[in-house]
Amino acid sequence: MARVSAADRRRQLVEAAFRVIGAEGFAAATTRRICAEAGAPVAAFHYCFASKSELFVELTEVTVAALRDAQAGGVHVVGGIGESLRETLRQWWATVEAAPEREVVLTGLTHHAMHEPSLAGVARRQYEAYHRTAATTLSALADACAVTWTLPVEQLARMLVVVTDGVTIAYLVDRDPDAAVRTLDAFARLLAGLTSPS
Amino acid sequence: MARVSAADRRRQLVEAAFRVIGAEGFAAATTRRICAEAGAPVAAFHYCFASKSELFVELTEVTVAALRDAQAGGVHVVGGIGESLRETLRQWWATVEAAPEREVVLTGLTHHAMHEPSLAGVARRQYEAYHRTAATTLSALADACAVTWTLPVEQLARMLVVVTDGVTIAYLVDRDPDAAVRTLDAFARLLAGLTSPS
DNA sequence: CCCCAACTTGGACAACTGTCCCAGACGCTT
DNA sequence: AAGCGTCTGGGACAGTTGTCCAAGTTGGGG
Repeated sequence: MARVSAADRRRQLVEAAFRVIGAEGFAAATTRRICAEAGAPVAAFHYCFASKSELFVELTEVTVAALRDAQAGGVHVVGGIGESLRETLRQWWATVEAAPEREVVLTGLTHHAMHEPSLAGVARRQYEAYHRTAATTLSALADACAVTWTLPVEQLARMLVVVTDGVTIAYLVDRDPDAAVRTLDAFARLLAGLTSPS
Repeated sequence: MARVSAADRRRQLVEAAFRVIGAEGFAAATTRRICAEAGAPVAAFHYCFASKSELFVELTEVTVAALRDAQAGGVHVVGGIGESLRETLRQWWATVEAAPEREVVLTGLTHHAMHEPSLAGVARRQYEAYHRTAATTLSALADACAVTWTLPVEQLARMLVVVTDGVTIAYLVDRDPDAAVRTLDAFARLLAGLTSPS
């Protein structure tokens, strides 16, 4: 059989786990199921990972990183702060709608991380990363549109994450993309009201 | 041993499952673990439920109902729409902070329901209930404060649910109640801006 | 008083789980 | 050609899982 380096196998297994969880849920992510999805023998699993938890830690990091990169393009300046915010949010939304499994996986991982000591802190760091990214995006938008926020960026970042998270979950449940975009647009308008020209 | 009617046993098992999932996560909710928590022999499980899925269906319905009742007190009118909205949200928040496990359980159930055909529709109905409750609350608030919403209540209800959901998840991860209240207050002010005197 | 339906219970089952071992095959270095 | 670390893959392990039985016990209605 095709010989694969341990590093490549790790990557294959992580991607396979991602696919399995996205399609069949966290409970289906057994070592055997993951190996089958990756086309690897069962023993390859513990040749590459000390335990299943180790796989999950890496899965979380990789998924969060992928998500951050996906929205790294980030700021889209079009006219005023209102339009720019709306456009930026819509752009972000496009990445979610294009890969909802990613969010399904994160949902499962978050729940799992709350009770698995080996994953403690992973979820927290994941959300801190969200908040940092959101804060950066908001600052960049304000700069580009020559306005200042009338609330601390950290608080606004938190509000942004709350909205994106909420919209994502609602979409995962009812799969109504129009409602999602409508909600995002409305919030963009609201948040844009929290600026003053500088 | 104390003889218990099948109906009571069902209730005991559902409550036990709730406690187990809230404290140890969805993965820990095995039939044996649930029965142990309920102080019932393993065989009692399948005397009361045809399968584990049936238990989960009932758990979801009971949990959603409990949540709806908890926030049924609902509307708190104090001064203008802004203050009333804020107070109502804070009141809701108190119920979440008092019983975060309920939200942990719902998180797990939602993820599970996405992939279990026997639970398909349960999550959707759960969210529809949220939206209805939110719409009712918003209408009542507007009435009490003699204002009208400048957007359709359905859309506002969706926004409310998005916010409450997002705040809840953020809290479950970082357990920062101050940040949660601050975020809620900010959103209350924003939403209050979407009214005009009637 | 007795009997039948409702309830209890320990044990068993086959399937599945995470993890591990070990003999073998590969391919790079010397 | 020979050696050696890297990778393969089948099989096995002990434990856990959901589910089910068949034999028991109970208490209220005839």
